[in-house]
Amino acid sequence: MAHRPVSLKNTTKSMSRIQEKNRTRILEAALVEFSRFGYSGTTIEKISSVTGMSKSNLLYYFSSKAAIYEAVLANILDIWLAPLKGLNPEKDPAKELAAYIHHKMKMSAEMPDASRLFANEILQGAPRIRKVLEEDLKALIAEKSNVIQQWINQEKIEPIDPVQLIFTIWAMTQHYADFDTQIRLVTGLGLENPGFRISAEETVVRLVLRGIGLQSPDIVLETKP
Amino acid sequence: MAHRPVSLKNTTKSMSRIQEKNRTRILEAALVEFSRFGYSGTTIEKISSVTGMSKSNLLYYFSSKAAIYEAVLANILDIWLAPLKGLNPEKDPAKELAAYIHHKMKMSAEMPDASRLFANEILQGAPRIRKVLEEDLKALIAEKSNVIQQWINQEKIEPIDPVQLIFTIWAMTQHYADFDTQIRLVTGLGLENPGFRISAEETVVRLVLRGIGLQSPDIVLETKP
DNA sequence: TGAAGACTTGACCAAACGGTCAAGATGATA
DNA sequence: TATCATCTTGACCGTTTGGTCAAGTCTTCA
Repeated sequence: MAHRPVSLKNTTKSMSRIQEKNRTRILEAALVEFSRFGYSGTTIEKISSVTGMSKSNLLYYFSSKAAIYEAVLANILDIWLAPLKGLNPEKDPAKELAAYIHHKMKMSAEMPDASRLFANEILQGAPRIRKVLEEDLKALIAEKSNVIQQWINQEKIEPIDPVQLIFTIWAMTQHYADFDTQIRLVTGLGLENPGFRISAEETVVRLVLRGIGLQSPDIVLETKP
Repeated sequence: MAHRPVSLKNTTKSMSRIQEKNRTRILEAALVEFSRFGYSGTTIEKISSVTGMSKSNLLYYFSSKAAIYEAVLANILDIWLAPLKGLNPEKDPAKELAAYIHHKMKMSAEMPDASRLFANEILQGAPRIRKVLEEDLKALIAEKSNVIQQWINQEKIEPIDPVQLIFTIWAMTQHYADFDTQIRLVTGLGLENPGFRISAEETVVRLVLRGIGLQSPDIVLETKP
């Protein structure tokens, strides 16, 4: 299979109501399938049966299986990289990092499929998003490493390798989505459980902030109005 | 495909020299393929071509693709769970945890394929190792959580949820193997680089030990005689 | 050395899968 | 309601893939 690169552009031409509805239904179903079974383990037959439409109809909306996969991937990529962009050098490091971790944990809790799809793609050598990682992500990390380095220079936090710090935060937060099965088999709980989620987030925030010589603020879980 | 459970037993009946040699060659090649492309993305044709033997011959040694996969998985499972077993409640927490992290990082550096295969299996819902995780792993974690809890009770370390602590250590150490592609695309480096490896291990040890109120000991990389 | 068992292979098969196509059903619009 | 574009489908096709089988080659050992 050819590995056409994925860009972040969302070519949203004018679509009919039906087209828009069906495309999103397909992409939603595809995300679930791809994230669980990987690219090869997913059949377009299965995706179409989940959406309730025929295989032929699905291929009316997307020209190929690869096209669906790439559309799903492009859809989640910018969402996935967004949280890090928010890191603000002007504000308090403890609050900024805690907020970042909170954001990532929220994504692991609410979009575990997206996290798993991303993990799957990376595990396989990132054949489709290589370019994006190499350019956009690399630049983003360089920029945010700089933010952390500024905090170090201003002696707001203790010296640490900023890149390693970012990687460890990713590792811990995404682990709760990607290894959800293992965690659930061992503890019987997952992030959908408020107590477990608080405990998990507290642990991550604590390790990170203590690691750079700061104190953990109290954690506040989202409260819906 | 049927998901027959995998046990840890290694049914090593008496095998001829040829049989032993070929079986291990197959398992080695299969690990590389499965870890990179997943179960569905791997073909027995490809495995056999890597080993240099015919597909038919491969099926002489293993009755099916699933049998190969299960054999590979069973082979790495006990190796994978071994490090945690070493955690000794009698010894110094800082040294024990640092040694544990060192062991896990070493495995990520030297057996990234095994780590990725394991990650792949969990991502897909652990259909084959569900039983092992549910029983052996659960018991192991319960036991080692107890060790950590003892340290807390003896006020050798600060209070923390022991299970969360274990998960975060796994998350960080395995991340360097599973997300090696991403790390390499962004930094140009991987764990095979001594400087990067030291920096990574230092960061993980630091976050963990500081997180429970301890100081990091100096890290010593393995030196070969 | 020769026979029995272990090993190896190419030809072959059936099922699964991605994708095409022509024809029919449905919706929008005047 | 008539017309045209959009949408939907089942039948079909070629390829890939896991697995079988009969026949041949190589090892081992009495």
